[in-house]
Amino acid sequence: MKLATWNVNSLAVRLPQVLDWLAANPVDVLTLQETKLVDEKFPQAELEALGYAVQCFGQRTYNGVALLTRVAASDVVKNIPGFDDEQARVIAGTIQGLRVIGAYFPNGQAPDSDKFTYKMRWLAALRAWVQAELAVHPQLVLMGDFNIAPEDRDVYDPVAWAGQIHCTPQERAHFQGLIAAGLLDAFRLFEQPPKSWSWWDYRNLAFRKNQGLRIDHILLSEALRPRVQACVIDRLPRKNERPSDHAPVVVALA
DNA sequence: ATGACTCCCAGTGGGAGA
Repeated sequence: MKLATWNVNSLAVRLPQVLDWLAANPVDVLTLQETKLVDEKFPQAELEALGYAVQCFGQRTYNGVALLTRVAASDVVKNIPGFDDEQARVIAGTIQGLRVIGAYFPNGQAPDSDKFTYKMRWLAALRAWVQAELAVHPQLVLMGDFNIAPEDRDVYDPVAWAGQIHCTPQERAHFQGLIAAGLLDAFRLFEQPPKSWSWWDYRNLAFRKNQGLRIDHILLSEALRPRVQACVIDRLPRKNERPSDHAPVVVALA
C-alpha cells in the first residue's frame, strides 16, 4: 500500500501533472494541499476516470485540500473538530482500516505576525485532535504540508534561517509534540541522501542550486512501524514545465 | 537587497506563499 502527499499550488494549473504523476505512480492514497478550488470546480471526473474516489474540501484563491483514494474513504472529517476555522486545511478519512489525515498547516508568514499566532493556535488544536484520533484509530497517518522544517538538517542554510518562519523553536516544539504523541517521521526511518528537500523557492534558481526545505511530511503511528518499507521525496515533478514549488512525498506500507 | 517567481483576483497592481 502506498500513500502520498503533494502541495500542488493550484490544482487548476497542476491537474495535468497530477494525472500524469498518478498514472506513473498509482498510489492507494494521495492527499493534496493548496488546491485553491471551490468544490464545485474540483476536477472529480478526471480523477475518477483514473480510478480514484474523491473527497475535497476547498475554498477560493487560498488553501483547499483533497483526499484521493482507490477504495472509497469512510468517516470523512473536514477541518479540526471543535476548532472554528474559516480556512480549508484538513481532510481526513478511513481507508482499509487506516485513519488518514491530510493537512495544509498554516504558513505563519513571520514569527511576530497575527498569522503566526493563528499557526500556534491551529497547531495546538491539531495536536489535541490527533491525540484523540490515535486513541480511537491506532493505525493513523498524518501527512501534508506542515510548513515546519523539523531540524537544521532539513534546511539548506540553517544559519540564515535560524529563528525564521518554518524554523522557529515554537514551530519545532509543536512538531516534536506530534512525535511525542506517538508518531514517527517516516522519512527519517530510512537512510536518506543529505540535502533532501520537499520545497524549493521559485526564485533564485533555488531548485537548480538545490536550495530548499523539508517541510512536507508523512507521520505514522507507532502501530504502523512494522509495516513501513520506504519513504521518498519524488523530485521529478519539480523538473516539469510550470512545476509546483513542492514535490510529492511517498510512503510504502506492507 | 526590503529582490528575484508564481498564483490569484483583479483589472494594466498587489497580496500571499515559504
